[in-house]
Amino acid sequence: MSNSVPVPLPLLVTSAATHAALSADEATELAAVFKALGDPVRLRLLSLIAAHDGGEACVCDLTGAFELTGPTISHHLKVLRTAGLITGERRGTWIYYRVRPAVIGRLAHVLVPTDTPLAGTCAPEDAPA
Amino acid sequence: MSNSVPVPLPLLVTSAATHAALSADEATELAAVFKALGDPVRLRLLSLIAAHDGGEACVCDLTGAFELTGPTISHHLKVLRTAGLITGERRGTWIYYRVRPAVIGRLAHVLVPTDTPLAGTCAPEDAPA
DNA sequence: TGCATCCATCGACCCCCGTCGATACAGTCC
DNA sequence: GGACTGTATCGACGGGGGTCGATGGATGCA
Repeated sequence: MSNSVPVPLPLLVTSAATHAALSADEATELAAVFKALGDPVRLRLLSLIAAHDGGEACVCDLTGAFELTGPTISHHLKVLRTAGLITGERRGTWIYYRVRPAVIGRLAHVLVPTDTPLAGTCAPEDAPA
Repeated sequence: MSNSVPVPLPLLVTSAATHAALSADEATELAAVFKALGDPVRLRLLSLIAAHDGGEACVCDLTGAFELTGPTISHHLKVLRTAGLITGERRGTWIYYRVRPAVIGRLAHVLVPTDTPLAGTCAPEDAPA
């Protein structure tokens, strides 16, 4: 829990940004993140967190949107966290999750290697410390 | 095969681009495409096709890059095709695949809803006819 | 017409993943 | 301290997906 300090995380793009073919290692790393996005529940979780007030939401804000049990939601949040897409921070009784725009921005950059840095999306907010 | 004419395909972004929370239907649609990207082999296939001369490649150009059998590569290409990420066109003996930049561009746009249309990436080349 | 090549489909195997109920742990309130 | 709430973890179940070998269809050539 609370990887807000060390941050394990996927480096993602390296040579990929050059638009050359991905290496096997890069592809494996990237595929893990895309796989985390490859589930409707996780996509909605990510969307709900991002759209929530202050850009953060506790689990109790999320479970209501699904017809799924708590453990299942918790599982999906863990997958998103492991993929580096969100961070979780405990404040009192509740645990607040927020998205990591820098990671998502890099993903978009892999899909579409633009020169313009996609301004406003790679905010240093959760820069790798 | 050869969906180059009718094009079944995922509409992707609608309200997503507004940065509001995704609906369940939108999430399901999007997740299917991200899931297709959630495999290292498919990611490399996509990358190899995009990086190949003329932006297209036949299966024989691709199989050599992997330690996998023909049927397996064929399977992955089918998944990419079903997701709408690539198109296949037969020319004589060979079948040439090419990526659909518009679809990939929309995906990136979902991740990072910029106002700038990601110039140069949404070429009308394979516009939905 | 027959054969060789390229590629897709089929059927089967095994492992991974989404889901659940039960349980355990962390804080808060009385 | 004890009870209660919020959330994570565990173990199990069922379905889906990646891989293969075998087979089949399409094209080109002698």
